Amino acid sequence: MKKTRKTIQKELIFETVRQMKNHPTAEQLCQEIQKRHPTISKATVYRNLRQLSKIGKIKHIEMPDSADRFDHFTDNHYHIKCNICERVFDVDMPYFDKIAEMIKDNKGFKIETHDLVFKGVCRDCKKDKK
Amino acid sequence: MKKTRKTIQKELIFETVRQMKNHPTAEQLCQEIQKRHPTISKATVYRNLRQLSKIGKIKHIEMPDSADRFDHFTDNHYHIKCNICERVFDVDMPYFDKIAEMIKDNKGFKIETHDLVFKGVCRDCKKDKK
DNA sequence: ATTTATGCAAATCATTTGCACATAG
DNA sequence: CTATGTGCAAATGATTTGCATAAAT
Repeated sequence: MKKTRKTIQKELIFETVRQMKNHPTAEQLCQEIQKRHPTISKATVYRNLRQLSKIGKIKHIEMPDSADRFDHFTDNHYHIKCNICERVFDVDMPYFDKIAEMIKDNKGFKIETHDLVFKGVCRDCKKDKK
Repeated sequence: MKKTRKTIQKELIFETVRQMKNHPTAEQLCQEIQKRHPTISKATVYRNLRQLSKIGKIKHIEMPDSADRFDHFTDNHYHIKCNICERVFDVDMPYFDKIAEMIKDNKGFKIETHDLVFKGVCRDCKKDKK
């Protein structure tokens, strides 16, 4: 297994994920980082996000219908996305280990992970509608 | 609201979703339909799949990391995808209405839907590994 | 006759990859 | 020195869209 190196880019990407607590997309992270380090490329951002989530330093949130998000908070938890403003929020639902156990019969399937994303309308957007 | 028309393409697409019970992708459906109706275009398939799922005649399964799937079975249910062979199966988990209720505090969020996809290794692929 | 649908190609969006060059170990 | 990382642009994969034409009501 190849070993990973410490680079300015990687440090910056990790730090930016820690600072942006709004579940940013790769694109949003890239734009934010480019304010301080204008030459960083999208490819580098994607590559490092992948690597950082593989080693568990950040969390990769796979969104079903839009760009994936990244999270500084790496404990198991779920998310809810507002269909109007597209923002993603954490959800207080401490049943991560319970969910897979709810399956009645998994036909010999070895379950490794599960992705659960809620969707709806956030409080702010409910207000705006009126 | 505009009204929808009956076309040979739409009928074929709906019928093919009913017949292919393996949660096909739009691409797979398109290829299958082209055996009988070679001139059908991918765009027509996508457009009709969208329309048919909007009116509830088929189910659109949004996959987090790969092409979406389509399902003839429209009742609320969940899916599990094998990371090896990429096949998608139904999961016996009759708690659809329970899941959203498990959220402790949704901060004024109006939950409309939720997507839950399990991932792992299916029985066949477990066997093949040995 | 009017409006929705089709087929094609081009566009879009998110992400990945090839490659030459740079740099960390 | 050598393997990993970077930046760029091009490639990929899934899906959508513009447009002229066709078909349904």
